[in-house]
Amino acid sequence: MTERTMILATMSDSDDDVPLGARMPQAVKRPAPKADSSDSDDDVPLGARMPAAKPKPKKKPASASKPKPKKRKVDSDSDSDDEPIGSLMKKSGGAKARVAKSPAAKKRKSGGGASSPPWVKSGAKKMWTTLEHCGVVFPPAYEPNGVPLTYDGKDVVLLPHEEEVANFFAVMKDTDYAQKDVFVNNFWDGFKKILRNGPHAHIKEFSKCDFTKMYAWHLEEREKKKAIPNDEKKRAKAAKEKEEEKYTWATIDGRKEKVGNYRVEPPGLFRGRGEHPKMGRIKKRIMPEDITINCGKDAKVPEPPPGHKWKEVIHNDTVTWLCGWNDSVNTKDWKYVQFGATSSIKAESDIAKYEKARKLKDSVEKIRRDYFAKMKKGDPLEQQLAVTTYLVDKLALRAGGEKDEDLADTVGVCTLRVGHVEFMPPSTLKFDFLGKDSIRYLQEHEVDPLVFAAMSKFCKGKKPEHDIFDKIDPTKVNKHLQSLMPGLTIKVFRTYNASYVLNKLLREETPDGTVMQKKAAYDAANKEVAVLCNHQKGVSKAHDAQMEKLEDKRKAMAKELASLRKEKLDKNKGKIATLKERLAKLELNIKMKDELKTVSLGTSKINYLDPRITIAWCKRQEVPPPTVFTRALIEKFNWSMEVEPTFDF
DNA sequence: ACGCTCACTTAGTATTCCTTTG
DNA sequence: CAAAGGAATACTAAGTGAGCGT
Repeated sequence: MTERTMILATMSDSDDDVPLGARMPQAVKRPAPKADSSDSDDDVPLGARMPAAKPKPKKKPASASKPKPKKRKVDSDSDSDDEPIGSLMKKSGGAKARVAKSPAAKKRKSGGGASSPPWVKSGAKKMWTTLEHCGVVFPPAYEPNGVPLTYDGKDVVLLPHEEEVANFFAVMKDTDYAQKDVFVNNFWDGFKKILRNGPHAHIKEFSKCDFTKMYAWHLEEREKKKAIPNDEKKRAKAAKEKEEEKYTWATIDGRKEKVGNYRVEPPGLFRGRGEHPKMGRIKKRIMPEDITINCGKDAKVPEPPPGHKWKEVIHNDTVTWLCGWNDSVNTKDWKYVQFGATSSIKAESDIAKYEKARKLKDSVEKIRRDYFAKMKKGDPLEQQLAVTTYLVDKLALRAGGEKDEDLADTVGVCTLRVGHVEFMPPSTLKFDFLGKDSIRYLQEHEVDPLVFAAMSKFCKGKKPEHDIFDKIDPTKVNKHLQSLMPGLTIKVFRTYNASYVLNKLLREETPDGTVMQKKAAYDAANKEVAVLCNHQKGVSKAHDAQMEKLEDKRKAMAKELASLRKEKLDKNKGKIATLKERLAKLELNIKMKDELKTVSLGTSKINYLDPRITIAWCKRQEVPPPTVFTRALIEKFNWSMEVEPTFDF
């Protein structure tokens, strides 16, 4: 029995066994965006940057999207990423704005002076004075292997850039992605465009393509790699590390600090989560010419690879990123190289986050009084503010901003639709929707009768696909929250809730006993937080087999115990006692393993739980911190290690 | 007020590493 | 010593929210 079944009495057990990627669709589905094969911008070889200019039809009219009475971003601009660059340049916003403002800019600025460089926002806070780093590491160039694609029964050796893309697809044969039409179609569209103007343009039908040889080659390579002796692997790894060492550090205000993701993302097929309309699109190879470098104006500019140059070098001291580039699939997304989790810049913002959450403790009663008052006698907008705040407070839901249609259809509190909630009188609500990462939120909660009534009212006369909270959005909720506590936003409630619950449970539920037992209590508290925040993970492929094995072990042990008992011999008493104990331990183990199979403890540990709660508990209970924190976590939370044992969140 | 971009946090999964087991 | 199993780390997608321009 899983925790989720405990929470949700009516939930059927079988739901927990759904394999990754096959999680149930949400109760209400927005009409799927029409496939749009006119996307035009991926039709160039990887690495070649400028697509041919090409007119492009608009996607479906807004009316085809879900019949939502209120504004939803019309899709026109989600298409813009597919428009020829030339036309993009004329429009405002996005990557091109950044490009446009670049070259003019070698102007002075920072403190208070006259004119600012174009990258400096007026109100932004200065984050550093000096910043120096070595830039990024690029993935190795593609090495052609000459393994053919079989087309219509005949082997075809592709050009290197064609072969590379074919391999992206071939190696994914045994993933769930390969079974999804959207993924395959997107890949195929991209691949066709790559072949289109080359010698293999005759490859026109997916059904005639056979990637088996490429896949087999990939498996062989994998085996070869595995067969390399261990010490040789180690040596190669050490050599690589040495080569990359300099990229792992950056110097900010004179301090040498760890860089996070200094490696440029390699090309491949986009692996969007859930029903992402763009899954399978080709992620292009990022070139130095795509990369913007941010460093101090007096710093040594990192060397681009020989024969290349950076797209741009800027000196923006109001941001903390070191390098950045535009994502080729989700073209308005930026990818950044940031400082690592152990850096002081991240530590500082972590501390600020937890201190803000602690401050919420002082305001939360006021906020609760406020939302109950507004529920009773507010105008409709105020009532919606009140109810969303209630849900954020009690259930720790996410904000839920409007999303473009070229993204998976997921929701948060402000975007909940009527079909996502089931009313179970007298006052229980059953939620069933897809949240961040398309993770299903399926929980029942008894709510205050006022909330139940207000929700009923909001849903009345609406269709399942209509928004419940049609008068508000996260900005409005946050504005309201900030009127009650400066700096308060929706997401603070998740941090507050998670840390508050951990603090409370650790104080109330830690048993006297061994470190192991205390650790079990910690994990139990951690688990409660994970369930609250709906942090899930896929069930590992081996889970069932592992459970079966454990079950066999349990049976064998129980049998042995029974036979020992039957003998009724005095000398067996000790044996029976130890065996009983071992059996109990095993049973507990089995139970925990099953309960945790879909629950992810790590996410809350890394992002939501004030480490000072944990460290103070460790001190009080004489539990060494490495019992509950990994080495990386200890480093990340270095700033919390000197906390007083009496620390209370 | 609204739409949109930018920067940064939060998230699940893939891969690697380390330990245990047979 | 290899294979299995599980923990830890690496990776990158997907959120939030400030702040800008209109």
